[in-house]
Amino acid sequence: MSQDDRNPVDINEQTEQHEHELIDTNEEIMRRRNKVTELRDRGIEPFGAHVKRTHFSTDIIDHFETLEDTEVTAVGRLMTIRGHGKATFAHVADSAGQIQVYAKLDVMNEEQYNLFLTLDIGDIIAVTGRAFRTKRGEITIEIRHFKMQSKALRPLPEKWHGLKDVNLRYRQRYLDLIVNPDVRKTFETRTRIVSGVRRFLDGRNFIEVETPTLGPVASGGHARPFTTHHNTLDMDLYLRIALELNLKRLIVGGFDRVYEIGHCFRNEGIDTRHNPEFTMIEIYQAQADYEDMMELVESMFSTVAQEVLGTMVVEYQGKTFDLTPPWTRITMTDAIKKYANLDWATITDDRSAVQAAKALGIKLKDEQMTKGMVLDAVFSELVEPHLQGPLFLTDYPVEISPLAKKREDNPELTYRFEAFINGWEFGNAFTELNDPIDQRERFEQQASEKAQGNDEALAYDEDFITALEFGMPPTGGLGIGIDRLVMLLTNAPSIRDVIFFPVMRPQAD
RNA sequence: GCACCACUAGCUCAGUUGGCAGAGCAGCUGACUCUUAAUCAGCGGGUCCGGGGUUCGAAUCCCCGGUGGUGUACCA
Repeated sequence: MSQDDRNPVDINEQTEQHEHELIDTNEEIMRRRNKVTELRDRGIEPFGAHVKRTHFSTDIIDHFETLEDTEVTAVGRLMTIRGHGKATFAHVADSAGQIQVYAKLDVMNEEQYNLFLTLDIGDIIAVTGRAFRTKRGEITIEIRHFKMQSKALRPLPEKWHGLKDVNLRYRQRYLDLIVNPDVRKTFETRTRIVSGVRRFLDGRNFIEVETPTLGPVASGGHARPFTTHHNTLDMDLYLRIALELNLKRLIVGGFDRVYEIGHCFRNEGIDTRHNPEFTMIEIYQAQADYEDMMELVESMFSTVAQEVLGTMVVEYQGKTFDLTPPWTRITMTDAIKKYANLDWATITDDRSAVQAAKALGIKLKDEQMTKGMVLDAVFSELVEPHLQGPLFLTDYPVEISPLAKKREDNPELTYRFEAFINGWEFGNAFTELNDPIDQRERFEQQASEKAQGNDEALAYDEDFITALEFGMPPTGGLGIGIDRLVMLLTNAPSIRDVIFFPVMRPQAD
């Protein structure tokens, strides 16, 4: 990014564009605006004060036996109106659900009834009246009086088909939430999943921490970062791509069990499983290793699924995944033997690895790849599609695992696993590398890869090595993509369905 | 990045071979005091995503662009 690209002038231009307040000449909107003026002329405030709510809609319905014929006050948005001359039915929706209301001229005074007739779908009102059951059996509030809380100046999307246009659903999520009740449920479930994860970890004596989103180095993962600039310090900063290194600094500092749930940012492609800004959880436990992390993953996933869904057997897009522990464990080399029919033990050097991959019909980016990189390529091509899971794939090559400890029995491999469900990577964990000399060599190896054009090689973080030089206890570490976990447990086909405001291009006018 | 698909009233969608721009819901007027996708009668509402081209004539065919979706590539 050049200096000019972040010149404040750009920001001003953008602001100027937003100042062109759209003057909407739509008839319906004009009509509703006029009503605001008319209401005020009559001494009625269309954007009124709050009113003491006695019950949510569903409370009245669920506890009707005790509430029948008592006076209740419900508050919500008018979703439907059915007028019958001197009586009118409507439905009022609140965050819990909706309830029918009945406006009747005999019961209200004439001024109130006429005011009720001026209401539009979308208006927010507070209604007070007697709870009763209609002849058709629906629990209803017979309105004694009501108050305007917010006039809706724009019409809601259609009541029956809802809002389907995904472009509008993502850009105007509030409308999606108003008219598509399942969307609200999905996001409520998201919250329950995240709080379930917190409860699970808190129960194991982990403490939640917060570390910076902005930093001078974006390391701890393999991804291109977003850059930004601090004006006063006149320095470039990066948005974090992972939580890893800061959390391990905390382990060095003496915290035994920490986790952080927060946004990470990766300047990469967008598809049904990737949003540039996404939610990660990373968990670090001193005096633990990757086997402990496997136990933690299967226990956490199954516990949260049980809590949120009431079962450990998850249906996702027509497929079934049983999260009940223990999950299958298979080493990477065993998986390759099984699915690619390749005995990795016979591969002795980088050259023979490249040849073996070619023989299997794998396209390689270049001929200079190391044995470990080839292993990963073969794996992605031939093995990953088979990993329906849930399972743990273990013992990754050291070249592609620069933060993981080498295996004592085979220093080409590491104590690392990834968790797979539905062929997706759900978690990545290691026995953390705590040897600062080895860590420095790994960073240097990554730096030389970066110099050769791999712009996703791990960024060198000198300060992290300094931290390790003070000594980090043996530690197990784990990262999980929260959005994907939410997708799995809410049966959402796209990550955009579990993120309130996914990244979108600005709408062209 | 590439390929394919979509874009028509506030919303959901039709639109035949290139021949006057349509429906349902929402809205407006009227009727109706237990309806619930209320009903009945009537009415209004359009930059057919934008620009260019072909044609007597384009929502429709062609080209360029925009936004979105899906797939693919990338994401060690």
